[in-house]
Amino acid sequence: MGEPDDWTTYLAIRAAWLSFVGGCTQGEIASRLDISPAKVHRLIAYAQRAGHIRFHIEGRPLECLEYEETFARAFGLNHCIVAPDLGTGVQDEGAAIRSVGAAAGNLLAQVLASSGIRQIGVGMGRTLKAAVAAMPRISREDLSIVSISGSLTSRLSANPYDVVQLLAERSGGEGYYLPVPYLATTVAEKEMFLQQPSVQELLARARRSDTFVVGIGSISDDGHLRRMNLISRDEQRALQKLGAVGDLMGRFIDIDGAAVPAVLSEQAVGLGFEEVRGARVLALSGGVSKTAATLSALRTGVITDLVIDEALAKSLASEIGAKTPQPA
Amino acid sequence: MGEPDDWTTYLAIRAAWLSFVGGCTQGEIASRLDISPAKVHRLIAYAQRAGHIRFHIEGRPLECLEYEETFARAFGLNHCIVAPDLGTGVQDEGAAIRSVGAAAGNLLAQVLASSGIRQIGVGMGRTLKAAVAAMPRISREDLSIVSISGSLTSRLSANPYDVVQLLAERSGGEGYYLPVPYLATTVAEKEMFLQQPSVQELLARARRSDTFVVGIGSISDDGHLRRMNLISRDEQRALQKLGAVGDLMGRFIDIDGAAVPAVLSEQAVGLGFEEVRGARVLALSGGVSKTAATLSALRTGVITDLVIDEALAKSLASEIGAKTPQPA
DNA sequence: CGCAATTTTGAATAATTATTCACTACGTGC
DNA sequence: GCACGTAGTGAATAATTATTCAAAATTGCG
Repeated sequence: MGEPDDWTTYLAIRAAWLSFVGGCTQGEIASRLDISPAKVHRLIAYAQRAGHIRFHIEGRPLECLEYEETFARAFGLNHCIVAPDLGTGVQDEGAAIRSVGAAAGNLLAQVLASSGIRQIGVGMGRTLKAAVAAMPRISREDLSIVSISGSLTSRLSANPYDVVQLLAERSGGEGYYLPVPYLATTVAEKEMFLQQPSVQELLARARRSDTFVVGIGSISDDGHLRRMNLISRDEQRALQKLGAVGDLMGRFIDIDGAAVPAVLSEQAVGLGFEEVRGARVLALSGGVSKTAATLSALRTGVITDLVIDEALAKSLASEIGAKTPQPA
Repeated sequence: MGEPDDWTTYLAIRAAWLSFVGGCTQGEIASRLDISPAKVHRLIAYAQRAGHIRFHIEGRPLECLEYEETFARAFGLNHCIVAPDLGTGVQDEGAAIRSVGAAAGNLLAQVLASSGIRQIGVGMGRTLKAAVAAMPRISREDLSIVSISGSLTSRLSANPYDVVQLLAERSGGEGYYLPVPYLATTVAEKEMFLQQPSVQELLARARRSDTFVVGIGSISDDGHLRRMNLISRDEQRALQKLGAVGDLMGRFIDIDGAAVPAVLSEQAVGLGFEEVRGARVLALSGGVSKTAATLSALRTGVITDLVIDEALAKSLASEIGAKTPQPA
């Protein structure tokens, strides 16, 4: 399937307007645009895939709102959003990310569109990427978007989940990308990176952000770190032995939110907790597999706003002994 | 059909998430929520009708963008949006309003969410109402929304197209409603209204707005003024005899954008052109029947931003002798 | 220029969504 | 307490949307 040309795209967008705003049937659109109904369907499907069409559902199910209340209180959060469960089966990781992405995307748009914010620092991860992808386009040409951590893999290949570029494109702002690994292979290597004037400059810039958006990672086999091979199997084991259950901004933390004394934490190239503490820190997390990691991240006290999915919320609630809403 | 209770609403919203964000079929949702497929459909239909689901299509067809360029140049506009034609038949008035509303709603949200704006002055009309209805909910508790004109009929009955209240509700801001007619029945009556301290206060407040949003009205039989019986058949004839083709903020203007010397213009209770000139003035207009009115309104020079529909754009373009894009 | 591989197309068909309709449950007035 | 009207329900059906498939068009390549 090749890239559609401009003409196809614009036809698709016209079809989308007729369908979604105009409420026409595909048959009506077909005769109006003088193409076959099958093509109309294909055009609309293309427009959806390409992200030209955006749904926003105002409000969330009651249970989600109850969880939000619970966590906002329990952890002193400014905002908490619990995105509805979309799971079609057991442990549907993709569904959690989609849901959190959709909810966080809208929050992000509101945060960025609102006055005052001039620069945002962003981390990395699938969920973050999904949120930015779900964010409506806004117009903030004066906004700076800065990496607060490295995001290359250890082999320095380009990271497919890079968020800065996409967010810059969506907001019209300027992106500043930190071209270093998430974790250096040694402390010495990290120091080497930090001595680069360009890296120093970017980190200095990152510290001046008004707001930060970060993902929460787990140390488990299905976590981002292992999947992308950012840490080895042995490193994972070692971290787990030290009690690490979560990864926040490249720092490894135990269930109480305390940093574990792992050398790997020293190898993170990017901002540390103390450099973001006090600012608005929006954290995203999706999937029950991140229960422990999310709990530990919340307990660090640096997170001020949280977006999670319903399944994770349920799991978290039972973990902290909060009552869970009766199921639908 | 009675008002659905909260439980129904929340079920509907959960169904909507599953359907639109989760991509589930109604059958899947039915078994998941343990209700019949028919009920799932009803829930989703309800959520749509109630405006809980919002579509946003990013971008517009090529022809629209070309028109936008043309008008932005021709009239020195800051922004111009041409909303795609959704007409299912000839002269589909409702379609034009829906399309302009959807496009303007998103623009409005962006304008209001952006920094700097503390107060917005709004006019009245169906198109304006549709735009606000299509606007996503934003959070601007510090925003003031003020009527810049009366919006009651001459018999002081409430206007069903009132915009202030809806916009206040959507934005979380505070609405200030001017409880006077759009047009007083005599100049003396207008003076009487203007002597009310509360009216003076509201108008003083209105003048302090950063931004104004107004509709453009025609003098024809199917125009808002006649439909709502804000002007009589005789008044309409008299205005037309004086060359009036449009109504902007209760002022009647000829095809060159000059105010016609009608006493009726003196009876408008609200801000005049000179009180908004220089500020950002966003005008909305939809339907080919408003061609002359829109052209005259643009020629007053007070409009800085325009949202119209494609059919009107085409008609306007041929009126001013601009080239029109080849049809799809 | 011709042939093969790939993509695109629209008719046919399958799947899904929307509507109808008969029926039930519930509240209301008598 | 009973008849009546109303609103809500799900099975059945109609309408629409999505997919399949064979044919046509286009592209790439010798």
